[in-house]
Amino acid sequence: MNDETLVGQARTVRRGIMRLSHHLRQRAHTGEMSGLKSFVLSHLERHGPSTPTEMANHTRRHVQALSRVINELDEQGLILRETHPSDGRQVLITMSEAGAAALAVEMRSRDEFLAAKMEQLTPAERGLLALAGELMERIAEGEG
Amino acid sequence: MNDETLVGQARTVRRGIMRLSHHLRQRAHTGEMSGLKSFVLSHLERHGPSTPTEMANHTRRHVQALSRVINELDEQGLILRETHPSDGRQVLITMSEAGAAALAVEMRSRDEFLAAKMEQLTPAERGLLALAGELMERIAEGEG
DNA sequence: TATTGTTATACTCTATAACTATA
DNA sequence: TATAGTTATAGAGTATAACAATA
Repeated sequence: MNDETLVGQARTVRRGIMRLSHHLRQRAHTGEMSGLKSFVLSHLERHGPSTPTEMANHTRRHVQALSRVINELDEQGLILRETHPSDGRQVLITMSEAGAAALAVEMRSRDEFLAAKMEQLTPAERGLLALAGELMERIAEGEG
Repeated sequence: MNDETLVGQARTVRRGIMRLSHHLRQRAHTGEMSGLKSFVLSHLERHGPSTPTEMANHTRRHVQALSRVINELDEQGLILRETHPSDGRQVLITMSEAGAAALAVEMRSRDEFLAAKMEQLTPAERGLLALAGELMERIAEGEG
């Protein structure tokens, strides 16, 4: 594989990702939950109770930004805060039932938006795109 | 195709897109050009001289936001402004040579970031991802 | 000293509204 | 009156720095 060929493939992928993700961010939400809030709740759903630092490291956000939205999620009753039993510096964030319900509504809205877009494709193309989704997630999680 | 299957595929795709696009936005840039500026220059590269309203409609941004970055791009010498010959209300934006050069550097940086990520994949997987890139662009451009 | 979390602040992008100039 | 573009302003996200409390 020629390096230039690889960069050319990357360019094609980047264009598709940037354009489609812009639509997802702008138009696929319910309007009731900001992007960063849904990121926090998604993390809690996938990884269980977590500290702000753990979430910041995993999502490549800053603890400072999370600290603010965690305050708001707390006021909305979508999360619970507990002090760590053995380390008084740490705060353990847990999702409440209301938080899980709000997250489900939000994610459903985004998925239905994208599903409507995908109806333009053939079944084979949709299957290819789903496989690509797994690949994108895999390389996003990677170290580099 | 069951509707729930489609939504499930959409969920897989959404997760991959949102995670990878976050990395691209956060870490794949040179640090010398903001996201919206590169969007404006990209549009000019692909579509030639355009008015702010045309760019706003095509990229689903607000003219007000474009007006601000167009001011800054103008001060940086990356674009040129011309008044429309037959309609004094319109302003035609053209990319300067410096703008084209700055855009090339920026896009190269992003593509190399993504290319490095894609090196984790097999050649077949990279080919699949490139095909998916074209599909994502196609459904992003669609009406819905 | 180092780590965890918080508050403060600046810049960017999104979104709405108000304004000017031209058609 | 309608359209094109601008300026003003508020909310959300990213980033750096400074701080308090705990280890």
